[in-house]
Amino acid sequence: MKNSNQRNLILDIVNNSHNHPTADIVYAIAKDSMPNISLGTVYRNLNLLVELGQIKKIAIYNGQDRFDKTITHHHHLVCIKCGRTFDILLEDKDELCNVIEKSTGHTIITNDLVFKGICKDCKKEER
Amino acid sequence: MKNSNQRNLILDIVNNSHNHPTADIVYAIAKDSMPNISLGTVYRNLNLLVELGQIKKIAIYNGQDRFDKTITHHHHLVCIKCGRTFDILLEDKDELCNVIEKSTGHTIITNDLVFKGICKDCKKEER
DNA sequence: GTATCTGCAAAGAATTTGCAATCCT
DNA sequence: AGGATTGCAAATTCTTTGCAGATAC
Repeated sequence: MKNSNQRNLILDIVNNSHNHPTADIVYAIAKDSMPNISLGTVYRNLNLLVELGQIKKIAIYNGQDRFDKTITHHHHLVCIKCGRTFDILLEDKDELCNVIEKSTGHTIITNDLVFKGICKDCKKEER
Repeated sequence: MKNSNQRNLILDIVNNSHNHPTADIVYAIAKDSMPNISLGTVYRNLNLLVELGQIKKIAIYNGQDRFDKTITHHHHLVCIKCGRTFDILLEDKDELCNVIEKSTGHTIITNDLVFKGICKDCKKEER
């Protein structure tokens, strides 16, 4: 694989974002420092980086895909009020998988789970 | 809300399917008994039925939405070999939610989880 | 040099929507 | 009658892809 400024920039943007940007958010940020970059290139490289295991793709219910710099095992919670995506780290992952595998006979390969709920901040505002 | 043959048919199709049909599968089946029905009507009614709480919508990673007659709490497993979607019933739902709510401070509203894996049948064939 | 990568624009896939005609009640 | 619902087609939204030119090695 050849080096490419576009790909380096895209990886940088995902790695430096503390939320979970969509492809067009990455595109908007990328254009700041590289005005001629195209959306197609952003998609191509995001997918390439996912294949290379350098970032993760998250499928959100009823929405665009999001990209995540954290590649270690974790889940997500999408706030139905503000729409933000939060990381969820679970200790008992293996236990949960084991329970399911035993009761169903299927084998679980990945379980990047997406929960829906109301985040801490939005709960504060409700009062 | 007015009665509509199209909506009755669509609900029937979802209720009588033992897998989790996509909108265009429902459309294909519906055309058998109602050849003039349109895909737009299928989408409109599926979404309406979801809003009414009579069926559920499942968002599959990298795929079309699927619709499910089972509205009680349960999860899904998508087999990466055959592509079928299986129901997963978990006893310890509340425990899992409680763990997450305590450790994060968020409130979980729904957690219709989608696992990826290899189903029982495909595992057999691998041998 | 040449294979990879890019920008562009067009194509694709899934879903939604505007509108005039039709159907319930 | 009159509002809800439909079929149709066009529009949207998100993502992928073909291709000719640019870039990295």
